[in-house]
Formats: sequence, C-alpha cells, structure tokens
Amino acid sequence: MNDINSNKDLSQLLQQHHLKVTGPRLSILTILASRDIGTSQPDLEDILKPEVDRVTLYRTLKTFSDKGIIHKVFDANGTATYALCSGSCTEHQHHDEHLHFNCTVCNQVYCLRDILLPQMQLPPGFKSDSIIHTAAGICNRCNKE
Amino acid sequence: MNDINSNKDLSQLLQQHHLKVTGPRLSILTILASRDIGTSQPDLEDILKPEVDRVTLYRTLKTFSDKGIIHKVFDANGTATYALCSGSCTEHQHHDEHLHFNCTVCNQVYCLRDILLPQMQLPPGFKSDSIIHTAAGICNRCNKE
DNA sequence: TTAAGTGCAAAATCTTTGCAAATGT
DNA sequence: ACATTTGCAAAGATTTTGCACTTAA
Repeated sequence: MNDINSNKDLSQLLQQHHLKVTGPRLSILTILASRDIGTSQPDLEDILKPEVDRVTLYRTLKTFSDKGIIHKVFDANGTATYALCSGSCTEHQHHDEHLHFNCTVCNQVYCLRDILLPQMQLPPGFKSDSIIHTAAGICNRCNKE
Repeated sequence: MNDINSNKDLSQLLQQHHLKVTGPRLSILTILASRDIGTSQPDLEDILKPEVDRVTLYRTLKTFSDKGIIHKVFDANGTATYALCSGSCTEHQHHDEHLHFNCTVCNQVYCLRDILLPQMQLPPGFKSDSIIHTAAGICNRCNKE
C-alpha cells in the first residue's frame, strides 16, 4: 500500500504538479494509490466505466506520465500498466529503478521497491540513464493456490 | 552480428522448428539475423513492403515467437521489437537473459549479450523464470555525433 | 497430395484528434 | 472570467479473423 492515499493527499499531489483537481483525476489516482501493483489501461477503463470516458483516461494517464506522477511499465504482453511514482520523480526525470515483477498467472505487475538493484557495466560508448528490470514468474499469491 | 546468417542456416533454423521454408519467412529472418538490434514491426513492414503482406508479417512474428526463434522486447514507447533468440530458446522456455539497451536518440534496441547479469533476491513467495533488463540511454553511435 | 502458409478484404480494437460544453481556480 | 479539462463523435492506426488461393514437403 502506498502511503499517499487520502483524498486530501491526492489533491495536493495534483496541485503540486499544477493540475486541476477533478473527479476523473482523483478517481484514477485513488485506484493507483491503493495498489502496489501496476494497473493496465483496460483494467482502469473497466473499473471507472462509465463514470470516466475512455478518452479522458488516455489523456489523464498521458498527463500524469508527462508530469512524473505515474510511470508506465509494460507487462509481458506489451500492455502498458501504470503505477504511482515514488516521490523523487519529476517532469524531467523519472527515478523508478525498482524491480517490476509480472506474474504469469494473474498477470499483475508488482513494484518491488525494496530489492537492491546491482550496477551493470555497459560497453564503451553506451551511457544509461535508467535501467528497468522486469521479472516474470509466479507471485506470492498465485504461488499458494 | 549474429552468427546465424547464411540463407542455408536460416532454412535449417526453420526446419528445426518444423516450419516450412518460405520467401516471407526467410526475408524476415534475414533482416533479424543481420542486426544486433531489435527491429520493430513497423520497421519490418517498411523494409519488406510490398513483397510481404502486413498480415503475413504479424502471423510470422507470432509463429516465430511461439516457437522460440525470436523474442520480443518493448522499447520505451511500448512498441514491440523483435530479435533472434540465442540458441537455447525453445518453444517452452525462452532464455533471453541479456541486457537490452534502448537508445533515446535513435530509439534502437540493442541486445547486449555479453553483459554479466547479477542474481537478485526476490521476496518470499515470488518465483521468477526470467528477468528482463532494459536500459535506456544513449548508444555508442549516437554518443559520437 | 495435402497440410501449412499466404494475401486480400473486412471486422474488430485500440488510440488520437477536433471541438463544444462544463468546470476548477 | 478564463484557461483547463471533459465527453462525445469521428478519424486514424493497429491488430485480428475469414476464406480462397498458393506452395513446400
């Protein structure tokens, strides 16, 4: 569970990024904030239907990504999933260097923020801003069943 | 450059996977084999147009993925790119645990097979089959210019 | 010969764009 | 009041499906 979850905090989050506080935006943020896992555009669409228009969802996710409020992770099928950024992301740079885990059973994307990520040596001439690590396998919930 | 590149080798590759050797398939494999970088579906489409139908391309890429001949990597925009698998991939399991590098300038996806990948400790209950590492940054070619 | 593969057309999806109406500041 | 944001409609792009024709084995 993310620590940003009261409605008030979410409003502040929007204001910090110079975005107006609107119903659709709060709904979307509330869903994302309540999950430690990435949520796909289609899933969000289902949950928010029919209160929020599909187009608004597209635009809002774009806006949030651009502003550094959420980040995008692709699951194994190439479907984008979205999750709240940690505090240090900005419009100019994302810092989402945590491990993502995509369960092959339930297909959910987990953000495992506590895993230590190793440094990697790149070949000469390559300069990396960020490395995304996405593991595929079975998550703790599906593992039990 | 991949070491599989003669037309004969590519035919064998198809036969090994019980696939018929056809023009479109060889064309697609030839392109992928000649590059150390992932190639996107749209790029392939452009290169192969109008000899190979768009639908054939979709179906062929799907077949090759399923058979373990190529693997799919998503670039930062979520566009799928395709690259030849290393020898050890099968229909049942892919072993593509190399580092992918997506250049933010030219957008190309490099498969950096020689980078040593570290092991990571997952939380209890999580079991991982594979981890994909995708770095974003500037590649050696764009770095020079 | 015949199962697999291809190409075309058309359907189904997914994503973006334009614009008028609504809304937050 | 006014720039932003939304919702609808429609356009555009992407991906899949059906089916008859072709081709490799």
